[in-house]
Amino acid sequence: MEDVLFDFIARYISLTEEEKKALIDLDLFHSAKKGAVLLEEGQRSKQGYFVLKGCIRTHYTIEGVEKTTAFFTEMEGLTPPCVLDGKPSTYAVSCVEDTILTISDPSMEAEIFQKFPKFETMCRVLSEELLVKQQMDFDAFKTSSPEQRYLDLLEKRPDLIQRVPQYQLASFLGIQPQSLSRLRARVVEKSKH
Amino acid sequence: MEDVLFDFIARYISLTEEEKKALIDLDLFHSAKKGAVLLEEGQRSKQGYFVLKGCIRTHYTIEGVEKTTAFFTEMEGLTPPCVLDGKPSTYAVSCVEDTILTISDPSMEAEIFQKFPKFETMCRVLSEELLVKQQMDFDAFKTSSPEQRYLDLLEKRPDLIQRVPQYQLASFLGIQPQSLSRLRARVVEKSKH
DNA sequence: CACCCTTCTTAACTTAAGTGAAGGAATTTG
DNA sequence: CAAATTCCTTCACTTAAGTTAAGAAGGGTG
Repeated sequence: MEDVLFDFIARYISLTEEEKKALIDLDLFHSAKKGAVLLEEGQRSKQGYFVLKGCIRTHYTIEGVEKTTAFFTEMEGLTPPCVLDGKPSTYAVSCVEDTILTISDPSMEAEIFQKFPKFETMCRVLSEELLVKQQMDFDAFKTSSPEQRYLDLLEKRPDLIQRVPQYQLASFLGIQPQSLSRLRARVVEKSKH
Repeated sequence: MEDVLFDFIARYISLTEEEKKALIDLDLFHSAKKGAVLLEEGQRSKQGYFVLKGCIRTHYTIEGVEKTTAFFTEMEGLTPPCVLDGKPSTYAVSCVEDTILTISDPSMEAEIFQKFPKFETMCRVLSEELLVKQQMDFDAFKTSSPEQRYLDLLEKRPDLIQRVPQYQLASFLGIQPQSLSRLRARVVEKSKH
């Protein structure tokens, strides 16, 4: 499983054996079962997650109803706000599938950045890229209808539609599960024509 | 105007006079008039922007209609996707007000990162913070109605509602200008009762 | 294999946003 | 200061999402 991470890192920087060993020694690798909760609402955690295989999601409980806002699959990472601001987490993180992931915290990052500065460069580049990507996703969300957002998802992340329950997809798309169900029926009807 | 930037940086790292001078020597500081276009749709620019005073926005032209998706005011920065991917820009950037800002490019960053590594640490921390903040904004957008989003904006960014035209605010909130107008009338009516 | 619980679909009704059009501020410009 | 343009509001109508409820389908467990 380590190799999956190292292959990903190799896209950005090249690692010596020494550096790989330092990473492995941090004991980053974990696995979790489908449904397992990695972070609960209200918890003050310092853990960041990076998915190697599987899928995790962030979800809120709003007026008693669960709302899923984001999914993270292979080679995607998440740092919850509580890691940076120290406040109780506003959302929960749990596994959509059996998942293998790395779990790290700021002290582990500080240690590795200090030993190998190029790691920090990689993390800067990564988070700049993510920021830009997310801004584009947000823009696309704002400028399109639920139906268009669903069609875009069908095209760009067909896997998500397969691996995630509809009611989680619905709130991810910013609508109610019933609306997603109706919307899909509408789309099928149109494509029949 | 330099001092505004240095005060901001001082929140993250402390600068020597030498470092301040290196920054000033990069010739970062610019001013632009209200309405000025900093980046046009389709352009391949390598410029990033950081607002010291004033306001800029990103906007798309979709089926002939302008859609504003984001505003950047004092101490907020924007790196357009084209800077990272080299493709023609999908959106335009222009000034909502007369604006003083820094304009930089990757080569300037590389130069300063090389001379003073702590700048890179600051940029990493900044973009990690921004990423987290934006994820929360996106989550809030997905989980609330246009009316709730407007009320949240009233509370968290009352200045934006003052300084930005309604039709730009509307698409920022993900709705049509007419809907924002109606929604505001509804809110006023409710608060009267 | 049968039961249970979760998830998905359908339907009828309500509410709010989209659309097209027109008129009224407000701001800019000659 | 008047004309022009841009921006905002209102209205009537259409379309789609929210809501409430009920039942069907699917998966997991004893």
